[in-house]
Amino acid sequence: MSRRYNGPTLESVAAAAGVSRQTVSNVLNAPERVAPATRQRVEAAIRELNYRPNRLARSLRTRASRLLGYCYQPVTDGALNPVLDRFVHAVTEAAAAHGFHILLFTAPAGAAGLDRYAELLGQQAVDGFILSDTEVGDPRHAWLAERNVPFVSFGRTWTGEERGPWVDVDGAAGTAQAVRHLYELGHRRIAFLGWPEGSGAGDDRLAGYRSACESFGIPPLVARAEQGTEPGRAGADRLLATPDPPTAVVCVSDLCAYGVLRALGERGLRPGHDVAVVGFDDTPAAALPGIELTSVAQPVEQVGQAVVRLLLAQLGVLDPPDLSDHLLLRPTLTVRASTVPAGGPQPPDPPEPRRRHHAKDDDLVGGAAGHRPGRRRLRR
Amino acid sequence: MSRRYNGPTLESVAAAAGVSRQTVSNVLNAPERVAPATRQRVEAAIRELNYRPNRLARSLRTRASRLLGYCYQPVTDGALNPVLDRFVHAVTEAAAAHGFHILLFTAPAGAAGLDRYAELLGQQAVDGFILSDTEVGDPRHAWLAERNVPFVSFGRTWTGEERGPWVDVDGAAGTAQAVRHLYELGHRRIAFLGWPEGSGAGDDRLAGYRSACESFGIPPLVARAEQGTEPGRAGADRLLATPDPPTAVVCVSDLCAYGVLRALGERGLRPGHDVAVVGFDDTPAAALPGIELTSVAQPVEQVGQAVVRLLLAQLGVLDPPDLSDHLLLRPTLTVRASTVPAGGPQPPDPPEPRRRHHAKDDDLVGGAAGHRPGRRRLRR
DNA sequence: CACGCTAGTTTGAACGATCAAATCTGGGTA
DNA sequence: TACCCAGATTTGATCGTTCAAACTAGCGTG
Repeated sequence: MSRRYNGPTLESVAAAAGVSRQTVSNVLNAPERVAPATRQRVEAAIRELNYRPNRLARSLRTRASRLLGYCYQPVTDGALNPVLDRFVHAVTEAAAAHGFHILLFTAPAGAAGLDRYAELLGQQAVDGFILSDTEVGDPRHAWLAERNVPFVSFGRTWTGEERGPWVDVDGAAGTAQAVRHLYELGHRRIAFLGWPEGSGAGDDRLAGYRSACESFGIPPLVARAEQGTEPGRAGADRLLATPDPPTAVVCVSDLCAYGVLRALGERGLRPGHDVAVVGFDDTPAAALPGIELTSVAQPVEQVGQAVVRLLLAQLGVLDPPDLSDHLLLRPTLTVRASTVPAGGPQPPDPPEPRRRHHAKDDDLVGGAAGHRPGRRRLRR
Repeated sequence: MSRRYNGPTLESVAAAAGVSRQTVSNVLNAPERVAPATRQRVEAAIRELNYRPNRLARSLRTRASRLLGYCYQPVTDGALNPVLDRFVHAVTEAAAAHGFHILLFTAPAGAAGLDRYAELLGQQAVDGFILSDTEVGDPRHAWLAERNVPFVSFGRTWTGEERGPWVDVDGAAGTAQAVRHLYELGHRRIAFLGWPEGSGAGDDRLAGYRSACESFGIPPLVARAEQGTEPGRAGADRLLATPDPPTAVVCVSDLCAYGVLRALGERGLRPGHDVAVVGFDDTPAAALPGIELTSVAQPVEQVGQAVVRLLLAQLGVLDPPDLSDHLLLRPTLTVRASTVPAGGPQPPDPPEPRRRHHAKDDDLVGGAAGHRPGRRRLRR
């Protein structure tokens, strides 16, 4: 439609300042090479004309677009992932601090989506990628690593040796912290409601639960359910139907935990009073009145910053940080009424408070409601 | 670090096919100009070499980056806006369908952020902008319009004459629909809990409520509260403390509505049974067990598609749609237990079901809890 | 047979920056 | 005076594409 106004170029700034193209370029990219007097004259001209270097021309010449690709996976079960949305915000801000922007694109999950990565790469549209939604054995990591494409992953691939740098949240530490919190409140019968075996993050969170149980000398009790409130509710039902039901449930996700809250409500049990519940992710809904779910909060903003830092280091923009190319951040526990109801903590098992279970006897119950993995490899 | 592999160029494809640069370019951009036999030869070479045109070079020459700028406003009150997150997803997908990508950036709200827009524009980093988080009298619209910068806004500026094209959701129709839903359930005492006067969307939703009340001949009752569950709870308290308390509350947002649910709980009133509640936005938490909030759902995906369509039409990429440059989409009502509890609809006011109020007498009650605007301009 | 026309193709210039090498300018030294 | 050197600045080439104009056949027409 309307022809856009054609902005000033290096050449026009140079003319205005009475110097050559390259001197203006130097003022911008290597000021120390320019004599102070000249520099001031050029800077005045730049301000005068309100000059902004053309990103495209610069990128074409230097082969660096100053854009970082991030893929929006298609929305899975209608529900967005609030953790990832916060992540994108964090990444955008962190990148902006160094003059980088985020380029959003879409691609199908798994190997089918690799073509979109190849396309952006071939077009020189991005300098590198930020990955999330990492799957076990995610094909993207190996594919990118083989091609020497700079990238950083939020989440591990859980395949023995990781390809490329990653930042992740220590899920095992999170669930362990949840167990400790419940133990200190007096709970001795603490269950875990997890995902089916095979998801990296889910198995990690389970492992943290197990090792915490072991270190406190209490018996593990594990049920498994698919992600979602309805499966979570059903899983809680199975746990509550055991002969010696738990006084507390640690959940692999908030969504699961909401299902557990539902199950408690149906049985007339009050969260925090009768059965304590802990979720994972600290989603916005966890803080709502009527829910008030204690939950493990991922330091998403820190993850975003770290991801950008590692990626820019690869691109040579930042000095390589003297930390390694992977980073495991500790989550924190946000305590709410689902474990500590208003009016102070309630001791579990009112008839026999702080009753001591004998761990050895109960140790096998955990397998009842799900697969029992033969050997569980613990996090290093 | 590692020098990236230097991909094929137009020139190398041309050499492989035995034609000139420009012919290859024509095959890609204007195939009808090329003889069929030549075209096939060139296409084979392109596949052979896995050639992808360099986006930067193309953009530099054509002055079109095929990127659309979208600004992530800094997170306000810690809570993300789930509606906007869905919007970004929708926009990303819609843009991808036409070979466009989204460039994310950050800027402070209001006039302070204009500099970031100017920067991206001067750098030729984007072809246009997608605006959201529109404020009343948003300075961005006029600023961009004056400079002939292509943009489309999700949301109006509510300043009499709108500058530039926009897509929005008909909030008034949404609240009117909520009132109709409640009226048909038998409610005759329906209150509205809104934001303080002065927010475009809030006033719009209130106007829809008012006109629906008028058309059904029931008296309006309005309270106002800031956004958030706690203010919502307090607002509900004020409404429930009136001499003739409402049997239903339409809320300007889900967050407000969660506060209302809280207030009901504190008084031992059951949502849907004793007092019906309707929210606005249909946030993920609305569907959770234990909440089950009836809510006005914005057709965010449609908004995103429309925004992209209007923007690409401005850029000359799409034929200008034969619709005007603004579009008002109707929201839909998602009915849940907060108005229709399990076990079928409950008539309100059990002692005197379907009691008829006299609208004229009560009309002034609404002003009690908030500003009473002298003249309310209705949507055209 | 010269001419014009059209379809198909090629050539040179340009987009706006950076890189690499060349040039200019003084000042110190033999 | 001639020479060198370092600092400051300029020049020419280049990144990979598209635009605009020029060229080349091939063919029908007067």
